[in-house]
Amino acid sequence: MAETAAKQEALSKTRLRLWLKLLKSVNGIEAEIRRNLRDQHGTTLPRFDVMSALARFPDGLKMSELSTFLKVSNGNVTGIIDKLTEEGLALRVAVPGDRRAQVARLTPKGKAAFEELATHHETWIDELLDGWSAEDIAALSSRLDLVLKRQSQEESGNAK
Amino acid sequence: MAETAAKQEALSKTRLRLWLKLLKSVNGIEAEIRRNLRDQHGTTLPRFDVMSALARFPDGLKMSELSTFLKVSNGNVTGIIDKLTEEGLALRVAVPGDRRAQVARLTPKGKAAFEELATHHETWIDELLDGWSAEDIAALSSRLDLVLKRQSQEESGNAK
DNA sequence: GCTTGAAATTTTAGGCTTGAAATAAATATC
DNA sequence: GATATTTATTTCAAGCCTAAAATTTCAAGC
Repeated sequence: MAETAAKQEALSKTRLRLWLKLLKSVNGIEAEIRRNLRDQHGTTLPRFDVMSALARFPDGLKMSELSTFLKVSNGNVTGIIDKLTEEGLALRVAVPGDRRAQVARLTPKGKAAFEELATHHETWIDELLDGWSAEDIAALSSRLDLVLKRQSQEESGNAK
Repeated sequence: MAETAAKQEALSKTRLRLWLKLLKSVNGIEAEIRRNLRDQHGTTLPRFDVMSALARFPDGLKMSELSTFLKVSNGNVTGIIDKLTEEGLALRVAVPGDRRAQVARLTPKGKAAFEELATHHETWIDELLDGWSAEDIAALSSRLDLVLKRQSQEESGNAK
């Protein structure tokens, strides 16, 4: 029936409006986190992301594993680890048996710095999502799983 | 009671996990849109955003209005409008009575190009949010309003 | 043991973005 | 009406990011 097409059309517009709102919200939250990291801790979001990944893997991650995990380019990770290394927060460790590879790890100082950042980060998010109940979160989370599932399918589809 | 604090703590962790998932989802969608714009239309998201803003205001927007609206720096807008102008998609119009200001507008060619992009863009979003019902959207939308409200409050708070 | 292709990483060139400085014009104050 | 402040925009320097090229090492096949 004709109504079906009209409803689809309306739903499509509704989805578009939601996407724009979602983007605006997420960008706003991200901007505040970047501001907080810069103003309160003298660091940046990319560096926090790298430290966060390394904190999850105490044995370290190869440079390529790190870039895959964070979905950024290899060259990007090189530069960030360079900076963190200069500041004594991370270091590169040779991989026994493969002289091509190196594993990036947090130093104890880096680990401590990350713990400090992570605590504040969690607080910021908690405040920014003030008013979101466990039920709200569960509902959105399951919708996002749909999006993520589609994305992972696409990835495997794009793989050669 | 002690349980309350524990619950708050758990909720905070749950919110953090949601944020990470949300960020991953949104970044994934945005990455796909950038890919589509580049591969299928030879353009970029920032340019699409500018064209989109100009399409909404047929009488044009001052450069500073544009940067405020899009929440990017003045210099950034200058560069993007420069490029769009070179390609005949936008133009600068002098503002009568104020020789400092200029209004950026889409050319007819720019307007047509945007309509074409916008149609595809809506389709991409519709596919990416496949499975989201009107009810899902309404629920999330009202939660996002909380976030946006907080953000707009903060802005006015930061204003001198 | 050579050769070839694959893998891990770094380097490089170029685009995007920002914040700050520079420029130019309008407005307010005395 | 001269001076100072504010407003609008552009220019500039630096950082971040990517994709592609270059480098080094490994592994397989002959």
